[in-house]
Amino acid sequence: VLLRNSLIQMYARCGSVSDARKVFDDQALQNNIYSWAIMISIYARAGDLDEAQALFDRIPLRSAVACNTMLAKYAQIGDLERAMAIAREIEAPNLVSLNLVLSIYARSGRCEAAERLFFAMPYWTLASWTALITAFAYTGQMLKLQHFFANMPQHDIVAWNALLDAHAQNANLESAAGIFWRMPQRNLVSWTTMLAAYAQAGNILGAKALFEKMPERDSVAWNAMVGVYSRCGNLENSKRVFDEMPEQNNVSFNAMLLGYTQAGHLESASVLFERFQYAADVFSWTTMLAAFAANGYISEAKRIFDKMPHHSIVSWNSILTGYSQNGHLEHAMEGFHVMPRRNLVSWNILLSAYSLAGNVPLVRRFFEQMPEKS
RNA sequence: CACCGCGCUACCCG
Repeated sequence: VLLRNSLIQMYARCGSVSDARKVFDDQALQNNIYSWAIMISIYARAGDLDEAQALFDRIPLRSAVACNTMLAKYAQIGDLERAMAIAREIEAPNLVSLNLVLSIYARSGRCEAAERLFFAMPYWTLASWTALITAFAYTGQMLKLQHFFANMPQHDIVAWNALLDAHAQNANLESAAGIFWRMPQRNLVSWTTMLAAYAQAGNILGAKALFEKMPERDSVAWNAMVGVYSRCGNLENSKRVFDEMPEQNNVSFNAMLLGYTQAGHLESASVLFERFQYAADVFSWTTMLAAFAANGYISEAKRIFDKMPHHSIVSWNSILTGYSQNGHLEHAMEGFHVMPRRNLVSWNILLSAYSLAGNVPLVRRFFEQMPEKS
């Protein structure tokens, strides 16, 4: 079985998932829990979530590792509901399972839950600490974050990067730069995080200077640079960077699409979008939706919204914004109640819808109902 | 022999 499992992995590493599967299917009764976990992980890595799920559904014994693999994959694509559903069903969660749940809490801004889980864990790895720190970063609790960072047993580069990102996201460019230049080592992630810090602060020249200083660049870095120009509507530079990058992917395409919409070229954006619709993801759809909504084309926005294959909370928020800014308070309210879940942005949008409608008592009452206030 | 933590693109305010 050992040999068999190594063979499965070897085929996968050489890029042949189907050969790996052949070994797995041949005398299938010989497969042990490792074989199943390995095969599921291969499909998950290859992005074939359906096949991974199909195997997971007929696994003879649901090991924690197999569950973790599915859980991690769903968390990675942002389906936190399904990830949590799997987490709840793990019979004997291991430390990795707990770390995964911790990072789900972090990514949904559930700090109290994260902290409670952290202290209930039998022991901690660096991943546990970093996941918790990320939770505090998400909600801007910098003091707590500093405290936990200071108390972790070691600071590896991932922990430093998480600290750097926390400062970047909380719009503190000076302190981010301070951390960046005094951290013990920097890798590609550190550089891109710092680039995002400049972008977040709207410091385009700083972003450009840092980008040129980078010792190496991957597509994440290039895409970030396209995004910097796109967000401020500098279409020429977006295009230039996009053409210069060694290879473009979906994210590059979405960043470029944003360049067109932000420059006010809705027609060109539509043409581009139609031509590459087969490759469009929820980001591309929402970019178009938000562009129409922001420019007062509310029925076109609604058409996009109805047509898109999957609605994220951001796409819901975008259509709410369209209604709110075009005087359709009723529609905004309806959407707000119908959407599967709401975040702080959703509440802010509705709050401003009430303000625009000039209904002061309602604004006041709604404000008081808000679960959190920034 | 399998699983986990940090960076890029879309929504409000900044």
